[in-house]
Amino acid sequence: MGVTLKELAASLNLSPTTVSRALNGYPEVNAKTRKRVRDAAERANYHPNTRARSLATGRTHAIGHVIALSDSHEIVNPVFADFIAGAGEAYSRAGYEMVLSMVPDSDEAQAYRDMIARGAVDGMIVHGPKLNDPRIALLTQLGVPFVVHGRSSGVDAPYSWLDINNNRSFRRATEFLLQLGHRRIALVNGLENMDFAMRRRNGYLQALHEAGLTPDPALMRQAEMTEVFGHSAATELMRLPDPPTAFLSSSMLVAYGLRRALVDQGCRMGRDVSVITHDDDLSYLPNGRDVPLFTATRSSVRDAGRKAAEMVLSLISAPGQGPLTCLMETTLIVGESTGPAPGSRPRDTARQ
Amino acid sequence: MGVTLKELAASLNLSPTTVSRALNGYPEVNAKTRKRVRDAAERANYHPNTRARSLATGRTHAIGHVIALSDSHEIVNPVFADFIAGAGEAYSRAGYEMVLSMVPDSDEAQAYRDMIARGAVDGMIVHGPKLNDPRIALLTQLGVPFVVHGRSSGVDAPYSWLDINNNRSFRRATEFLLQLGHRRIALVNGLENMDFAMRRRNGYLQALHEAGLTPDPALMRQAEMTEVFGHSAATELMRLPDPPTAFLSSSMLVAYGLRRALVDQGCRMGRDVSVITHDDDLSYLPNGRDVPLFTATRSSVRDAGRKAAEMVLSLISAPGQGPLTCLMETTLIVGESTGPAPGSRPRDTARQ
DNA sequence: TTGAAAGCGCTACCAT
DNA sequence: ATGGTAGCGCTTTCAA
Repeated sequence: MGVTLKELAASLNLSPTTVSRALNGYPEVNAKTRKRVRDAAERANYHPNTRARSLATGRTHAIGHVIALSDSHEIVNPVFADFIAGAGEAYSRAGYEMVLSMVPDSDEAQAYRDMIARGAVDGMIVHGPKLNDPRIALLTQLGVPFVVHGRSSGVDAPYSWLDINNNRSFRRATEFLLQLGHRRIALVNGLENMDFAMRRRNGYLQALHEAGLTPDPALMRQAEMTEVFGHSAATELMRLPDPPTAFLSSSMLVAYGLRRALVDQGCRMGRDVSVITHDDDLSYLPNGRDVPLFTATRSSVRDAGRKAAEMVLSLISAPGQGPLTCLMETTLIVGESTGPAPGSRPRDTARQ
Repeated sequence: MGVTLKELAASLNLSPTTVSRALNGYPEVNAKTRKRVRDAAERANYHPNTRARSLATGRTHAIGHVIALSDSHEIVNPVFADFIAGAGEAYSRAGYEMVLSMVPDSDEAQAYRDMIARGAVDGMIVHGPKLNDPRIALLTQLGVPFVVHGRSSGVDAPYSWLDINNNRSFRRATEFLLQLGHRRIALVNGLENMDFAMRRRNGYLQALHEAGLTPDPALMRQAEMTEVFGHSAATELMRLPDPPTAFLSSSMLVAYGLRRALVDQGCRMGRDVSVITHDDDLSYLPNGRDVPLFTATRSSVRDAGRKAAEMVLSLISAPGQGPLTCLMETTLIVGESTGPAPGSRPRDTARQ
């Protein structure tokens, strides 16, 4: 492969020790020698062997991400890719590598154990936390620095996390639709054993509750967040005797399927029906018709990935600090023409 | 971290040598001893340290993927995530790790060099090849086993690749639309310095040519494959004096933006206008209205990732073999009600 | 300011 | 069938 330290040292008539020190910025090395070494290293395209270095130092300069494959929506979800892109960016800036492990979700816990036991990573990011997620206790017990993307309700012990304020996001979106006069608002959610989905539902319920409305279970759906689900959910919901006039969607893919179903049924977006979705950015639409609110845009997800990566790196370099947390607020963007047009469809109440 | 081989050996009153041999399935070890060792390893949750092992063997059991970040559509593209998922699956089955490196695309070549020079990977997958892509010569020269996802026109030296038959795919899609009577077919393509995009355009042009039609440059668009692009392209194309009656899209995200724009302008999918897109799977639609053809579905992309991974692994384990290649054909799925309805919009010709 | 040598955890060669 | 030992490429005491 590449040149080794020993070879480089020999070519310079220096000891490996000195060369190592020169390259790693140790102060005791002569400025002249250092320059000589640096130049030679550059010319020879010398890069220290990661494996050897980490064997010697005990640090791998790698962060692990485990993806459970049966959560097929997880990896397929474009939002996931954005998060990974952001994290990867932060890693490479810091000279870290990202190790991705895709496993059948039955092997998930073992995948975490393995990565650690084999000394493959210095830290980990936990994706898609569920309620009471056992991975948090596992990693804590193993003593690995880690950051959860999301939180896990039911886990009491402290841990580091970065999350979007899902509750607030959906509460606000619901309030907004209520203000527009909507009374039948459908919630097309992710699986509610996922922590984020539960928080979103709670936000939705809270808003309804505060408006003195009783939630209709028929309007609440949950499943893996795919276009297929969005499509079938919308189709079925519109067949109800008293169909919803607005939809809250948990994912851009769901929203795509959902809008498609609505359109095929002749609904006009933003007139006959309103759709608000999380994790999407339709700001290019001329007047934000059915997207009065972006609860999180693509680029904010990338920011989240970057931020989460920086958090693990920080935990690694300064092990003393307590758990780090970061709650990201979402952005409200209201287009010009938002609710359904008056009278375009029977409605419980007049709009403001 | 975990237990070491030495510790395990000590606890068994055996030499590290024997334990290593027992665990690695060397034949000369006593069956009884082997069982004893295996059990103890299991109990202690022993996993050999990857770094130490690869230092000793010279093999890392890792495959590298470099993603150039300014190609923002590349990672954001859900299809990319599917490919990675498929590859990751194959890796973990084979006991390999996936190392992902996200770099600003100015550093791309160096990122490849680095990964190799630092001995971080045994092989690589090259993503998003452009015309005459220099990475192929680079990796060949470095002597690393690698597989290209796609091909690079202009590169003469042989190399291993896996590609979808983009030319044929788009030729067939175009022919199909021509048969339906369409004469003005828009091509909403990826950037044409990307090899796949050029092949798709060629397929489109060939079909037009064979039908005796002259391509209209005004109907051909290329840009990064985002919804934003799809939306603006469709909007602008529909403003033409003689707008297209059908669209060929290179990506599901583009198609989403594109359909959205069409719908907002009052077009009815599959009646006023037809849309065919690559890399999407809308088979859940009731009658496949505007999706008569899937040139590649999500799951086929995952298969491609799996297959590409298996190819690199094979190159690594059997270095002798010549370049491996794999051309995947796409699937034609025609829905019940495909072209625009007769007379719904001015048309050059009657439909069949 | 520089170098020699030990050792990180493992495999592989050479003995026994 | 089992063990001793060298060495993978690097960092890091300890000496000079």
